[in-house]
Amino acid sequence: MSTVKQLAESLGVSNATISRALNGKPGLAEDLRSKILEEASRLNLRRSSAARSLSTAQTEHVCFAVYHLPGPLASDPFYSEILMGVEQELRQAGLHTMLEVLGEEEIKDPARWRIVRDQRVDGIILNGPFVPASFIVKLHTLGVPVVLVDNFSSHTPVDAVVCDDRGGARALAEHVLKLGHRRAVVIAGPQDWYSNQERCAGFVDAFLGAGLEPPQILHSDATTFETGQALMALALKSKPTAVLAVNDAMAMGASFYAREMGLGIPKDLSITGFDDVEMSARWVTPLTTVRVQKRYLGRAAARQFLARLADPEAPQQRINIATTLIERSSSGAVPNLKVPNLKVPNLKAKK
Amino acid sequence: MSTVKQLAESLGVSNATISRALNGKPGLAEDLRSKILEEASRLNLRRSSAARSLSTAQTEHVCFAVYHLPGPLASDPFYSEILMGVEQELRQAGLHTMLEVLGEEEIKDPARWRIVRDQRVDGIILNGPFVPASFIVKLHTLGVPVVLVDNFSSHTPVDAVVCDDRGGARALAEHVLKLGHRRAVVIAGPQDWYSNQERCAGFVDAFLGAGLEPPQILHSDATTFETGQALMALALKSKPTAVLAVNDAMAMGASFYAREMGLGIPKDLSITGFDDVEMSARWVTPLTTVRVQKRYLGRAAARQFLARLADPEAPQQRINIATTLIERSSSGAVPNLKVPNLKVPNLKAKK
DNA sequence: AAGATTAACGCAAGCGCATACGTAAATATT
DNA sequence: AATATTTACGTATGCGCTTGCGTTAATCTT
Repeated sequence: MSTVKQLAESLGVSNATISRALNGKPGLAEDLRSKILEEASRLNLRRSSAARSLSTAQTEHVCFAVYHLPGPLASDPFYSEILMGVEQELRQAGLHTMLEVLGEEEIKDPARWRIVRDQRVDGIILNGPFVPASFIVKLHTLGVPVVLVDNFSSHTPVDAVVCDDRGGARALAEHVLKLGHRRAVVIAGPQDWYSNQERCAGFVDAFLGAGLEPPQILHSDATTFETGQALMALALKSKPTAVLAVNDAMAMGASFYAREMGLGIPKDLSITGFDDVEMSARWVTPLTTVRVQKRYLGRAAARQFLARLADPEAPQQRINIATTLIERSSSGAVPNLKVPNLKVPNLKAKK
Repeated sequence: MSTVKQLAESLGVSNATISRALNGKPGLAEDLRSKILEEASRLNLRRSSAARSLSTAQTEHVCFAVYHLPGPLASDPFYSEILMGVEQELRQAGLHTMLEVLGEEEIKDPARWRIVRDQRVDGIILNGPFVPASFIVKLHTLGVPVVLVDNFSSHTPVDAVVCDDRGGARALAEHVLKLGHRRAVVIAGPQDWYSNQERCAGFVDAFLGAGLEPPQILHSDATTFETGQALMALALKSKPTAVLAVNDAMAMGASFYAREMGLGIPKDLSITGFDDVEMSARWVTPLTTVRVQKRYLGRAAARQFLARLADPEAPQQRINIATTLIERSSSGAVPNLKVPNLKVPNLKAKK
């Protein structure tokens, strides 16, 4: 209810002193400080963050932004878990999280992005696989601190926090190879999506490392349950003994389709996912997958952001969070595959 | 890069004029206005929201806050969908969304809540079933505009946006009754949780409306997959032909347990959920449930918030969003139930 | 004990906008 | 044509806090 000025009058000191007391600045007696703090809470002091920001040129707000292609987003548990991690860590540091869902408009030019134009935030934590590199570069040019989460581009001069997609994928593929599989198909998402690339690369790593031909890779323009189903239909043409999906949603779709085709998992076919979303363990055939600590990804991003704020001149950093292989029952020893008559849904997959 | 003052100098007008032009205020020639707007975008004008807020006493920020009991939160797709709706609607109105995850500290006293003390937001959209009424009342007393989403308490003087839990539950129960079921058990969450209460009440409505005894209700302290499993174990003791879960997560848990016990669904037992989360349709036995338009719930909350802001004196409002029955294959005509030997997990359920 | 240093505070100038009020020109009124 | 009204803009103050600088009193030198 009361302002700093009122507090000052009530105590007979100047508002400069109040400010110093409240902000833990030196230059006043400790007993006075504690008296001020006491009175502040007694009078229910409410300061104006706006005035403070105007003076200090710091908003204490940081933006968590997601850019997604048109279509459902929140259904993606990935981003929302990262968000929680970000919020948790920022809160702990005394900062506040602003959420922005980027649309087609703002992605064109960061200078037109309201949050940037209005200087509403001290910086941005950027998520979403499809953010154009040019956008990030411009943002950086504008002098806005940025850190990327779950995305990375070497063409971009900003910090990034990613998980070890490649290593995880490699471990997963090695697990599958160890089970005796040789004919494997990878069902993947868009090729320009960072983590998608890395995961595919990890799969390839494993095969090459074992002295084998790299697996066939089917790309699609999404990584949903539905595309998982559709790509599975295509994948079966190659009569694989294992299908490596690039994430759990696709793996579930693939598994769903396979079961409908009368295939037993893992008896006739092994299927693996990636991410370890909550449902993976509860799926009809619990998914062998790679755990990505999404919340921790967010926390790490927030911490990196704070570090960047503290030292704007530090060299660009790329932080890699480990992933772990989770073996469940959707993968098993190589079977004798019998491919039934397939009704393949119409889908244009790009090799 | 440039400020309002610079723009003013560049054009040889006063900054008052600039301000008027930018804010669409009357009192200047239209051609001048457009010239200013043009120059503004040419010079890449960046205004200070802090200065603006200080002058107007409006932050253009609104807080979306969730209060959750200790434990995993983001796994709850409910709240994150609401959040998306809120963001979408607020963005459209030119406002920005701040995310706050309330912890034990801030819930004690809203006056100590940083976001409130610092006047960082114009108001709060509050989600989470466990927010104490006293907290809301104090918030209201402090003069902070508040609207509740997916929660309501008649002891509270603030606006609320809820979905038609009771009507949806009633429709669902009537559907089950129509299938011939008479011995039904409701598995539910905490009794002090609004939507939980309403849904139970809706179930009871249907039974009473059909001239039947109300169904047995088993309460628990959570509404997760795991509690669904546990309560199902208890429920089976009553040899029900139908189990009505208070949400989809519990229904899936229940279904999981029942299948493990060798029960066919819906052959031996019908199970229903509530919410229609994404997985419901893809569950082994696709769930009969009630669709709650979570995103729309969020949008409605944001709209109500805007209305409240526009007219602080308007009487308290309670907005009810319709729900719709979704019939899938987890419910079927009443079977001949055969109860196998049960291994009941240890769980203390409160009647 | 006199000067030098430090500590504890007040003073006042901003920070970058919005806006009430004032003024001059343009338009309307009779 | 003289006055009243409106329009179009500039002037200047204030929003509530932070902070550099100044002042006084307290502590430290030698």
